[in-house]
Amino acid sequence: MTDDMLSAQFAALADPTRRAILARLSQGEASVNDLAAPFAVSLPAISRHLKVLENAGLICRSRTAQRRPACLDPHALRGIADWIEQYRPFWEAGFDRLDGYLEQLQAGDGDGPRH
Amino acid sequence: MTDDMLSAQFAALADPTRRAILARLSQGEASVNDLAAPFAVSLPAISRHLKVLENAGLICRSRTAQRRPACLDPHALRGIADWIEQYRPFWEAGFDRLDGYLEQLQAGDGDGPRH
DNA sequence: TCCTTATTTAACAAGATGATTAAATAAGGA
DNA sequence: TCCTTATTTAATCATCTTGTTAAATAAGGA
Repeated sequence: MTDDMLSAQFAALADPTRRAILARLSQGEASVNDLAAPFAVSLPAISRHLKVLENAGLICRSRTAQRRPACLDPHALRGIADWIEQYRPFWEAGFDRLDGYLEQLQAGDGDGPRH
Repeated sequence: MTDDMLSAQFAALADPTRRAILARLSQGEASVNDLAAPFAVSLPAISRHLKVLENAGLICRSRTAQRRPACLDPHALRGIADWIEQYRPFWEAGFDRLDGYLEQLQAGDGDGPRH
């Protein structure tokens, strides 16, 4: 998972319409028309949202006749989940226990907290 | 966790400089000057990144003399972790087992997958 | 008070984003 | 071939984001 990919995925997830699209796709594949139905936006807008999600590796597309259904990429959110996981001690520990955790931390250089 | 808050947090995390700032803060609080040091950007730019992170509820600020150190909000990533968690079955199940999972899914309306 | 340090605000330019409508393309069917 | 359905591309626009530099503000110390 490159830093750019992580940025692309977080950016893709920052839009509520795109999150709703993912929620819909979690129930099974759907065409652009299907996905557009619940929203007050045009077809081209949905088409572009799908492109953003696809570029972020969150969905994949297929082809059935004129339709180009989208489906969740099963491995989609793995990278983000792993990134978030680095910070789990910070929300699992209370403030008090966090102090102890920080004292145990060794300095180091990298992209995330050291454990 | 409102939908707007989730959007703000994902948007905040979409920037690599801001993720690096969080990584630095995971080792303890730091001032704007401290945080700016590793980057080739101006102080005002860092100051604004901190505002974005603060508005997203990911960090908090304090005051010591002229300094306004930032520190991780311990509960920061909880909401995002919970959101991601909804999709865990999709990356934990293989493609095959996912088919079975999807067959068991009941239709419904909401913001995330039904379990 | 004047000076220094730390940080923020203001004003601005460049680029990205998200939406629209109209037109183009793709695939099938009468 | 002509028509219909599904989707994408093009052109355009308004808004948001990110960065800059210069100036303002905040807090302490000589």
